[in-house]
Amino acid sequence: MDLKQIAKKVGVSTATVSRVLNDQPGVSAEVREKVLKVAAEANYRPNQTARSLATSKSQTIGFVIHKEKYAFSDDPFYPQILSGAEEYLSQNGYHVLITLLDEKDKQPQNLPMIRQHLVDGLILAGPFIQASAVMGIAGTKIPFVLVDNTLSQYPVNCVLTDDEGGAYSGVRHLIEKHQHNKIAFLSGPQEWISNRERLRGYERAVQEFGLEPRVIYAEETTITSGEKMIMQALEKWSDLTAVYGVNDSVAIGAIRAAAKLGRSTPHDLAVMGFDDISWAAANQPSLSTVKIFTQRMGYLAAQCLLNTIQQPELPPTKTLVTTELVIRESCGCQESTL
Amino acid sequence: MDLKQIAKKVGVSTATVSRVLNDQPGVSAEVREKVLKVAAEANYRPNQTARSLATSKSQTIGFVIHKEKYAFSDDPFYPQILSGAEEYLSQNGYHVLITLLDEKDKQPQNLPMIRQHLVDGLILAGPFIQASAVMGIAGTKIPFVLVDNTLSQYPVNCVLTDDEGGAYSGVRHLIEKHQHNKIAFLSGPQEWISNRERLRGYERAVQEFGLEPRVIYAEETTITSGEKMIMQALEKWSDLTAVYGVNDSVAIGAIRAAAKLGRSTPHDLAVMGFDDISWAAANQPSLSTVKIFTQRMGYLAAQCLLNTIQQPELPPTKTLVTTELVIRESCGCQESTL
DNA sequence: ATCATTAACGTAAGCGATTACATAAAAATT
DNA sequence: AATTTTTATGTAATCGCTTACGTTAATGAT
Repeated sequence: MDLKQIAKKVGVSTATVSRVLNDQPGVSAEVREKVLKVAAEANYRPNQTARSLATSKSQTIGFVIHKEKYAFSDDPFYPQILSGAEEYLSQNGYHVLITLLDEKDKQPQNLPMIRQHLVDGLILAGPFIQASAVMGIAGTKIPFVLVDNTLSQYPVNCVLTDDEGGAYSGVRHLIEKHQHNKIAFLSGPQEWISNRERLRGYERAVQEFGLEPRVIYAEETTITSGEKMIMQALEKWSDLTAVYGVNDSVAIGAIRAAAKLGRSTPHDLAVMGFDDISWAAANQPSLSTVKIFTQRMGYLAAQCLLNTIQQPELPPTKTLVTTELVIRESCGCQESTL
Repeated sequence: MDLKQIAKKVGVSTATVSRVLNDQPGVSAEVREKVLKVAAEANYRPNQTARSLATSKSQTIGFVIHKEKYAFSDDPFYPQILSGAEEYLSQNGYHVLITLLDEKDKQPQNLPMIRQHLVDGLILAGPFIQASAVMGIAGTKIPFVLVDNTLSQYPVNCVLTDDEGGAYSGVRHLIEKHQHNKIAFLSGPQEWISNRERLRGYERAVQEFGLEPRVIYAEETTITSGEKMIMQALEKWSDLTAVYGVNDSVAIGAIRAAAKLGRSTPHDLAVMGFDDISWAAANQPSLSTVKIFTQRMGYLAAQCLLNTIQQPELPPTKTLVTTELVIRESCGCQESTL
């Protein structure tokens, strides 16, 4: 059932039917009503492909994400971002086309979905997309927004977690609420903005209270890496009473390794993490951490993208999503249930 | 840059260019080469939208999945299925359009992506899609394949894990390798096929070795639910020496609650799970389990779907993906590293 | 009453490909 | 050499919609 058949049934031209269906002026109330009625009876839905061809708008957004990080992490971070984005987009009549980037896909600006004019805009999720690739996409003039990533040289639409503020509030909690003054920070790869920002938040808190900064670096942010880092930290600073992990996995690793060394959490060593992955609550002791609103990030990214599609003249926006302190056992606030 | 411009540049008709680009016969070698050269120089890519309109084929597959299960589970099961599917599809020139189903989306056959003729086929992932909804989609005549789900009344394309065989081999391992003969099964909601099949596998193993079946039921398959079930089980059967969890979360919960009751794993209680989620290896003690090849399931589903799109006359296929026994500490095979 | 506006439609030309059909030239057959 | 078959290519319709422009009738202004 197509436009032409609806038009014939009503006894008007396809142009008129099209106007009605697109809520455009220039159609009398009676005709409008009649068209609507016939279309509803026929259960008619316009063919989006034909529409796209005619308007050069696909009503589709491309979601690009690194395959490994998306599917093989124990934290559904990117799936949740996708979920939030999909929610806003589908509510606004858009579809979502997904592309998972391999290591070998070095040139996202050549992605089939872009070259084939299949998308009106792009959501690029994760800090794994190189700046040069982002610039390449910017060069195609297709609207886009970065999630959990940004460009330092150049203003772009981006949605980020307030990592700095989150880490600051977590460290501050350890200082103010629990009177810790020997707090180490177990860090991660510095090329990812989140890790850098969290470190900055730690440094600000430590500096504000006149404490000595104690930072351990690593190339990974896994449980194993957390175990290694806490062992280094305790060797270096035997008087350590608290530790802040750059993410929950690191913090959980720290708790474990410390326990093996005879330091139990929270009694001998207070620990806090970042992210609030589902295992933070399940860990023993449960992990105090800083919660990220992942789904909301995706939602806001989608919103930002549709805004710039509708009003391309607007300057790029940088959105910071605030975090939330989640207090459990590992910082010492609650007694262990064990 | 479109077909017409390429045609003009080469000095042939658009029909000829189209033939060359679609590898169709009826073009001389010289002309073919020339067209290819000009197209390459112009960095030309056909407009998929126009192609779709002309051929009624979108080269796009819809991936439908329940939002909650997809994004808010601690196990990236469905993201990995999507990843596997995307891999096969993108390798074969297809795009992936994703729709996350809400509780309220009761009628997937009315999804915009279907009604707007945006997809050539559908991958429906998860047992959360009701049989009636699947029948509704079957009624639209659009090719589809179910993943981690099937229909009992009606043959359909589906890809499933060999849950029965996996559970059987796990239980058998407990019996043969560790001489357990009092093994409980901590189950889950029976409306999901995986849970039913795993229970069947347990029952087959138990029956084969002449043991008494001991099954606990629950409405959830979480850590908490595992904790509750093991407590019920130990109360009911105080001589229990081993327990099989319907999935890893349940198994981990069982280990924890048993520990609190003074039964340590694997010494006092051997435990095995199913799935091999990332926390199975990280758990203390590490969890012996049955590994599912999620990504492969997605890959095979995509393959199955493209097969039926290309040869619609073929009868539906049911694909069982085998599992793999992953032996760690919790069954008693390895000494605890603690 | 006459002329200028405006509103309500229709006509038809796109959008960028594919493809059935026509045609001309080349190759094969007799 | 004439005829048939095959091959290479072009012409033009088509996919289902949007939209610039043209037309007619109704409304308003003078």
